[in-house]
Amino acid sequence: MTIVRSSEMRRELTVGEVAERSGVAVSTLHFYEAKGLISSNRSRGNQRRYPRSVLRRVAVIKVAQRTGIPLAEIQAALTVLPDDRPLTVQDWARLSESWHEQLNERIASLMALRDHLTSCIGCGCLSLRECPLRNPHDVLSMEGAGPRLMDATEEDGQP
Amino acid sequence: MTIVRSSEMRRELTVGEVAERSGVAVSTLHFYEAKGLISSNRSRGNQRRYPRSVLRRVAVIKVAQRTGIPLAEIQAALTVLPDDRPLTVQDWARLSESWHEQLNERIASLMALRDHLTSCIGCGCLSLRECPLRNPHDVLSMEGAGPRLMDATEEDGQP
DNA sequence: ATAAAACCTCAACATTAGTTGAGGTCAATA
DNA sequence: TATTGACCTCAACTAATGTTGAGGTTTTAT
Repeated sequence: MTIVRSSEMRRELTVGEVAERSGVAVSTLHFYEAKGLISSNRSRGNQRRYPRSVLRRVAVIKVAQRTGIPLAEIQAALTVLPDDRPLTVQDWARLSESWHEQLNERIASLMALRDHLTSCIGCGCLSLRECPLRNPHDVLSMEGAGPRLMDATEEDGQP
Repeated sequence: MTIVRSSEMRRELTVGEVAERSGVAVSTLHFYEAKGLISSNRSRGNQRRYPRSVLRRVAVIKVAQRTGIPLAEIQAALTVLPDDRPLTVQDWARLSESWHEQLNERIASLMALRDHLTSCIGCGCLSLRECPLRNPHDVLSMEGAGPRLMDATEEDGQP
């Protein structure tokens, strides 16, 4: 008969513990709770008590934020799932797949921008209507236009 | 002797014209001016009059913003240059090269995140301290660690 | 000359993502 | 038990990036 140490019995974490382990400030955890991203039980004395699964949830939030997804959207994605039960591996798979796609799109658009930037460095055409950098959505339509001379047009001449 | 049309004589643009041509709102141009990103001359009646070169400047601002650079930094970069004279091709080359590098870094970091996401989809390890997604700055240090089993650790067990 | 459209300033508001502080309560330790 | 550190709520503040509106003036077109 071994005595179970109380630190192992305590299944719930205080807000300070969650802050330390997850690396986000206590005030941020309050904030996330107010926004419905996480939730807590309360002790008799009204202090927050978190199941350990909150750590995964916070980790998911942080990853999603790094991909550039706003909190409101993260919240929406998370609350599709019952907010009481811990995230399962399947939940995480679904979320990460969807975010993976968004991330790919962001990367693709930044790469397109970078390529335009590469080809436009020094060309001086930037304020001309034909410049590919001015037409972010014409990623495909620019092929075949060829480089423009830096002729002053009506728009940008500085004679 | 041809008569020069007044629309061609008018070398300066009103704020409304700049807004229309550049695609940013009048209020935004006011805002940019307040922040020192652009400047204007005034008419006798105190209305803004812009040299055509402001269009290039606004275009540069918009490109920089798309790369994720905050206005304050754009402003700093732009005001290194004398703010009265129009941007030259050399100015633009210098700016775009520096932004090109920052853009590359952002892309690289998003790609690293994406790769982690790819390898972690479904693995469920997210809240474990060893998960590569939790260690954004260990992009290199993770090699050799090998995939972790999904054993519950002290941190994340949900027994 | 007059009316409409465009412009002016300045202040307040909006949104996202939090942080800070005041005033008061709870819990763990000496 | 006393005290100290952690916690509570609520409101106000920050910072970035603008937008909206009120009240008044200038420009342009008829």
